[in-house]
Amino acid sequence: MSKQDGSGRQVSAEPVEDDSAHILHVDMDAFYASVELLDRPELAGLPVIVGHDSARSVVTAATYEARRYGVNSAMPMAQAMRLCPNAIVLEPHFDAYLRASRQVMRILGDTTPLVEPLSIDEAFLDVAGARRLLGTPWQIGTRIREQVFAGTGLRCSVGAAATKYIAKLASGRAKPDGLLVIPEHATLAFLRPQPLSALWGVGASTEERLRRLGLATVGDVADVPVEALRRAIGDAGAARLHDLSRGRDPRVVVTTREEKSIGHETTFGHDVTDRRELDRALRGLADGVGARLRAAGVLARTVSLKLRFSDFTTLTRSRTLADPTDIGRRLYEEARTLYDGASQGGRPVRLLGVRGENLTGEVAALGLWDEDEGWRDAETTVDAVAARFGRGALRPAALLGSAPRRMRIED
DNA sequence: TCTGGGGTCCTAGGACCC
DNA sequence: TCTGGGGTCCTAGGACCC
Repeated sequence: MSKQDGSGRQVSAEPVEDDSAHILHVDMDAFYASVELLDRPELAGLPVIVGHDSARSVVTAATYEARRYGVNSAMPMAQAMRLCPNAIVLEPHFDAYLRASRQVMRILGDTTPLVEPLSIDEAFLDVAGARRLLGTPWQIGTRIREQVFAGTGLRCSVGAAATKYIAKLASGRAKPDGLLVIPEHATLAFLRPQPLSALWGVGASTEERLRRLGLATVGDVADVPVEALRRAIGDAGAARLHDLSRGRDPRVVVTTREEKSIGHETTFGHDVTDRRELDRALRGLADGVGARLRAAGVLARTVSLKLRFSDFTTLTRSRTLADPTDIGRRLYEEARTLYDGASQGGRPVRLLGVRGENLTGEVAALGLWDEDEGWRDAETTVDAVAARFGRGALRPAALLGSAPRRMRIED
């Protein structure tokens, strides 16, 4: 099924004829750093770190050359520079990553319409229906890797398996620039020796609890009674790990998903006590959230404030509104009230965040869509629009987007 | 070592309703 | 009258993922 190549990385030996591995997980290699290198080809082969060059920042991405020094995403920049003093640090350019991501997703969409973007740099594909046209999962994975590189200059790794979880695990093992196919009959042999951290949803805290049960591998989790698992990590987590560890993952590839919340947060360069400075920041965050709510055509029913003090203790406060809103000013007023109730006498603040939750689409807009500002005019409910224009007016409007939350009706 | 910013999901207690 | 259980909503916190 697979072998180790010279670098110790797993790659599929020659084409695997197995249609059971119809779910592909495509994961870009060192995505942000690779996009930066497109503009700076002279840096290829060098340790490059993407991140802000400031005291409180963390590593956003690192090339494999930098990772060899122990540098990883989310590591404090200061620590990364100690580990790899020669690293070249580049400022992030999120617009460029978004553009590259769209290009990649378009290419994936040429293989099958069943593409589920998982984040900016990875996606699941269900290629069961593309089999006759495009060949085996191995052939399809190979073709995708070639097309992505030809179209963007970026490398990606692909895992193929019968389930999402195994496909994702496989792409991880194939990295960088690899392809690994796990036929269904080989799933358990591949899965059982993996470490606990390979389980989706197992981080440092859960891993420690599992270790206290005497477990060390995915196979150990599969063999332990689910009741013991439940006591250690709770009902939902236990059920999920029980299934995943046995290679069971019922999730299918879904192409649309509704956003559940929209928020912004910021960590100050220095801890802040000045009320006016906090107010300004709160207003900026709220305005940003409002703009994104309007652009998405949704309203927030709940506003939440996140507060982190200089000692890193963090709290959240939230309030559900009688009338949902997408207006920055309203979000700001709520956030300020929440802050007043939680500020603890002006303790120095390290981070402020504002988030709109409980999003609702029960609203239609009458009027103009503005490219920069989104929906602008007076709002009214879907029912009110239906009463005025008839139910029929809602249906064509709903076809404007894949998951419209607000509809465009023209007089 | 001194910890970003974007999110999702789960738990748990209390309020409230039937 | 001192006793129930299910369901849903709200709030707060925590773990996790990229």
